[in-house]
Amino acid sequence: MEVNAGGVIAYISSSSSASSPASCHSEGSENSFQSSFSSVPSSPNSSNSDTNGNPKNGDLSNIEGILKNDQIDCSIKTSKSSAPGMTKSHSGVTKFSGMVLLCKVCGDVASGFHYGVHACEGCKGFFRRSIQQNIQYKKCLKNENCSIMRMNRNRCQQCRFKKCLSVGMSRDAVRFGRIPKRKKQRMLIEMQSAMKTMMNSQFSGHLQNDTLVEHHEQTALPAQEQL
Amino acid sequence: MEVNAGGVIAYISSSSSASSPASCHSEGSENSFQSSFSSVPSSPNSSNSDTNGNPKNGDLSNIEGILKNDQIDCSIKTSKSSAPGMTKSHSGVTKFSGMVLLCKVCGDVASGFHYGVHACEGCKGFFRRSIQQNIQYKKCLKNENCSIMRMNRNRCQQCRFKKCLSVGMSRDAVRFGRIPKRKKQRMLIEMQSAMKTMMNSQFSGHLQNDTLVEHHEQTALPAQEQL
DNA sequence: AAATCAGGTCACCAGGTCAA
DNA sequence: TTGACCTGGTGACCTGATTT
Repeated sequence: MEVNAGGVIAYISSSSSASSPASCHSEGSENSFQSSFSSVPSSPNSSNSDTNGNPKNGDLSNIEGILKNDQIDCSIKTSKSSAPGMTKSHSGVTKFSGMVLLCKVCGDVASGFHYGVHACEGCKGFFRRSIQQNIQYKKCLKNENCSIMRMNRNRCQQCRFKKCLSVGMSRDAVRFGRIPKRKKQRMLIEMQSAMKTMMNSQFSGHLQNDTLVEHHEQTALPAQEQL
Repeated sequence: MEVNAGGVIAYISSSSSASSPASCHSEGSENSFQSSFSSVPSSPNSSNSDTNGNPKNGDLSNIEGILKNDQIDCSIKTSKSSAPGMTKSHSGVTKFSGMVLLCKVCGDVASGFHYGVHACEGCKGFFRRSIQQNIQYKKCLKNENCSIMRMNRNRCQQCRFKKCLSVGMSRDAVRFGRIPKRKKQRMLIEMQSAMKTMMNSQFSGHLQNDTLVEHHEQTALPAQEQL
């Protein structure tokens, strides 16, 4: 977990590793978030968290929707209406109420909701190429459970692709069009409560501007945006 | 068909998949459901009230209309009047006596009666763009009979457009203004009998709130974000 | 006036590109 | 191969028109 101060909320889940394959994805329904975020870190610590984390729940997974609406700070703000909270910078960074969303696969800054999960341009492109060409990657040289992070995401393609699937990336989970207001709203609320929880439990004190939502692992929550 | 519980009534028609081209559709103008619904779920439950309360009631007076009035829960409820029975959420979901109507093209939740058939915002927009710009889509990469469902409706434009036409979408089928009482009544009656049938035959027991009326394929009802 | 839909808008994303 | 950018859609909402 990171919750670092900078204002990043991270999907907190745990570790990652590879194990859980896919499974997920149900899409269909959506539900959106599982239930809630309950778990958010409250206590941090724990470090542990299970392994993979999957928490299902807990996490902020949901945030999703939220994320994108508004604009971003940086560049342009074209927005007009936009809901409160969400923004996307023109650079592609997705923020929600000042919080930067992270790629569920590698933890880098997410550029949007791709193939059903918040992902960075790199993982988006990697996943696209993988499914388009139905590439069979070389077997992992280690234990097939390499941790995938921004810095080392290109070291093991097999594990990266596996991670993509485990966090729920799927062609079936694609969402087009703008994010429904209700969804955004819902996310915002969830996010806020998650933040609150975090703040209380952790550092009480400092948060700066942006918060990062990471996630990691979390396995897949299916994606759905649902609204 | 599925009739799944959730309260969805599906247009039950045939199979869909690819083969049957048109077939259905009668619509032309109004009528909306083909003939039958036979299978609709059943009773709703009562309890329900669905979300909003719409009472189902019986009145026939309104059916079609019925569908759209209610509103959804979430956000706003703009509604005001509404006849008993039909409601539309403000989100655009069309409901009839607690039943959610589905898009005849892809099975997603319908936002209304567009170009002669109940359709979702996505298929409505897709069809509009197709005819306005007279777009010639790229040839289907498969057999030109892709099944069109919410999850994969964006995979093959040619087949999606074909499906739109086969279920009866047409610029000439446009209906403006409020739904005539007689029509609503007619719909209500059909719907009720369909429901009755379903209830008897199928699950008797559980239904939740809304019923979905799908149509074709059904298959997919899945996800939807519903509301 | 109220109900409903065609169209327009524009937030957002899949995919294609191409320098690195 | 990767991933930052760009382009062509997609679809949630909104507005104006139409009908009862």
